[in-house]
Amino acid sequence: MIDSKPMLLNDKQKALIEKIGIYHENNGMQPAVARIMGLLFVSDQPEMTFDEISETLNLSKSATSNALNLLLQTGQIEYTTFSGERKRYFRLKLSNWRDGFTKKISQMISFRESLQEAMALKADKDCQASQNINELIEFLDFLSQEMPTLLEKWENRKH
Amino acid sequence: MIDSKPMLLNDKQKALIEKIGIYHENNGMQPAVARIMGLLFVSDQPEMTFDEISETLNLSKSATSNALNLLLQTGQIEYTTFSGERKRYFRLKLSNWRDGFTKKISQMISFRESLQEAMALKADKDCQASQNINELIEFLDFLSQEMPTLLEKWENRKH
DNA sequence: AATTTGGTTCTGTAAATTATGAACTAAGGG
DNA sequence: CCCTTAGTTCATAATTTACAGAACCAAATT
Repeated sequence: MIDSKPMLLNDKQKALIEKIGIYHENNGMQPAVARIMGLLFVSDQPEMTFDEISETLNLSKSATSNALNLLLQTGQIEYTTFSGERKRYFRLKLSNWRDGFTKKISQMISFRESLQEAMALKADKDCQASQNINELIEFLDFLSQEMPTLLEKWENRKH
Repeated sequence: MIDSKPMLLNDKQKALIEKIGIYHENNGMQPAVARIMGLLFVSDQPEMTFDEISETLNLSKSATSNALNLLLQTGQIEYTTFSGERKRYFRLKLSNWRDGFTKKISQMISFRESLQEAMALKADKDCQASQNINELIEFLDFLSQEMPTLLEKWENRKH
């Protein structure tokens, strides 16, 4: 693993990796993990090996290992191998983006239960504050009803 | 400000404040800020003063001050005052939840631009990887098209 | 004019996060 | 059997975050 070659990136590509990286950081990823996402989005090689990633981003092997395993676990990347080689070739698993969207929405909808609990504990269930919470609950109900329909519409429209 | 009375909370209320707090932490808020959100959701007083919040959550004045100002800035809470009093009475600004939802979605859609940039830099615009990115772009376009309609539908259904 | 109220701002620091480097392992090749 | 490859794991170093505490300030009160 000595001296494998990093991918050559021009300045625009580097800047875009950072931009996409920051986006993913803001969505809860740690920096190195987010940069790997950025790299895989920008890279002209759709698949990259452990070393290529590590060298291109100047990440230590341990950071690379942890980051890749985390991305594998959360289903954001996947890999193939080629017969006779031990190397893994990592690539984005973009199908998972829509799954991720769905998960994000349903996590949001799960907040509904906390709100319901809050309502149950309220002394005054008719005050303005309570009514506001109830309206929020209704909004979340609305979303959980409409989201499947929306995604279905997308699937139908795809072709 | 010596010895103002904290709000009395039972165990269920305390637990729920933590639960709602953790939800907000997962959405990027820092712990103290998230607990304040929890408290305001659970509290039987729909409005609470600086001290009440600080004492009830055992937060220092600086933490309380920073947290409240952050929540004010991001539009998640608001306050009223009463004539003759300098105290501010803080409450949730729940109208902002749907605004927040909209913002979250549009931030997601803004990722579309990064993807477009990525496509522009690609050497091979027809490979599978590029096609996957294009499909994601189309999905985000679909969302940005459908979201306003969806929210409109909600507004109409409200009464 | 001194004190109290209702905060804000400024360090300092404990704790959590994030990444590094070195040691280790397991599989395959010579 | 030793070496290389392709990583993983562990201890620890370096940041970063989040909060407390003290000093401070402006408006109202005594």
